[in-house]
Amino acid sequence: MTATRQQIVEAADDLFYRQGFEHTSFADIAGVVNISRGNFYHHFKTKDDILDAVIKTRLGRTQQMLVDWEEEGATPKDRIKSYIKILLTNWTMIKDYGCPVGTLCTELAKLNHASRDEASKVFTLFRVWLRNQFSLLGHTGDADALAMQVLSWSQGVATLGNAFNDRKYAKQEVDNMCDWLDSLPVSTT
Amino acid sequence: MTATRQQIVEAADDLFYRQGFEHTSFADIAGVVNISRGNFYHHFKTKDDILDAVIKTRLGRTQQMLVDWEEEGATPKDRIKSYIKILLTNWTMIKDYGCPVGTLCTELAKLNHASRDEASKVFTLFRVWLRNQFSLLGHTGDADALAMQVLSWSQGVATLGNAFNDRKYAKQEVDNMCDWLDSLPVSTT
DNA sequence: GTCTATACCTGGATAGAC
DNA sequence: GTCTATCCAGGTATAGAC
Repeated sequence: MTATRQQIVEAADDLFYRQGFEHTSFADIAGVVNISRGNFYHHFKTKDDILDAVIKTRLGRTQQMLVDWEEEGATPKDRIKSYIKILLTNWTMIKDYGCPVGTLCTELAKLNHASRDEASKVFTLFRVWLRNQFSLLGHTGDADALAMQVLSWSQGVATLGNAFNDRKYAKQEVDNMCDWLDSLPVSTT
Repeated sequence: MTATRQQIVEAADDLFYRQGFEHTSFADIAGVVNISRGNFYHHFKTKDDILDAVIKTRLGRTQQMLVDWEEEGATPKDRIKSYIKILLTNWTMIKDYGCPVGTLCTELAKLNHASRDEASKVFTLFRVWLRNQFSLLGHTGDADALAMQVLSWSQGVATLGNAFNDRKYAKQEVDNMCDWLDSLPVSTT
């Protein structure tokens, strides 16, 4: 992986999030990286190839973040709260551009894009990780359902917080989610 | 409003939902309505004007749907369930294209489009209507918070149900929402 | 590995005949 | 009110010099 190639992926990663995949042109990316448009094709055959590279880095970055949370959080509930709180940590971006995972998935769904399933794997990373945390809390039977509940709750807050540009609401919902989590029964077998 | 103009709006409404606003071209709409591209400009000055007309019809249609639910549902809880159940009623569309309201809002947010706020008014219609239903249940203080909770919950289920193409999950969450609603305290003063 | 030049297409939008 | 013809900007992608 050359430095230029990496710069392209980083710029595309950011622009695909803020502007959307289709709305982002080679000229946009070239403007950030300071290369000519023709130079892209030495590194990537098509725009779709750039998208695949972006999704790959997002998968890797997410995986690393989950590992970090695993090390930082003393208890499973602490770790799950690390996830919940990204709504506020990344609020300045979310209020303008929504959730990076959800918005890419819905865009690719409408485009009926070949990488649609690949993009949803970021959700799967969170889902499996959350499921593990709930399993550690003793929720062996409903761990996956709880994981999906946390995922969808935060996703909904991201979408509506974005639509209404309402940080207070987002803050309130984060508190509600944490309270809900704290009140969950824990079996320490 | 001429018949042609109405046909354009109807076709655009459908295509903006299924393909996204920006991805839909005049040629796409013209193909459905069977008119020439040049003919658009007799009815609309710009593509943005078509979007505004589409949003207007969606606002009107939503308003009408809420009136219908008001008449059909015997109790506020029944009416709120009418809202919750559209996730399953429209599932065949949602699994492929997501929630029409949420996906348009996030797309326009990324485009930083002038009609962004106008699009989010569809959410507001649901919000105010749900708030009224919860008020009727005696939840005077937290009616709006409850309305937002129902909105975000369903929105999250739409996004994740779409990403994973999982109807069983959507069905399960609809049941959960209905159970949650049934267990809500009601004060009949 | 990076550039310029360019091909080729599709997008929204306009002009003017009918 | 609808059409054809056309403009022009911008998109992806290619060719080939350096």
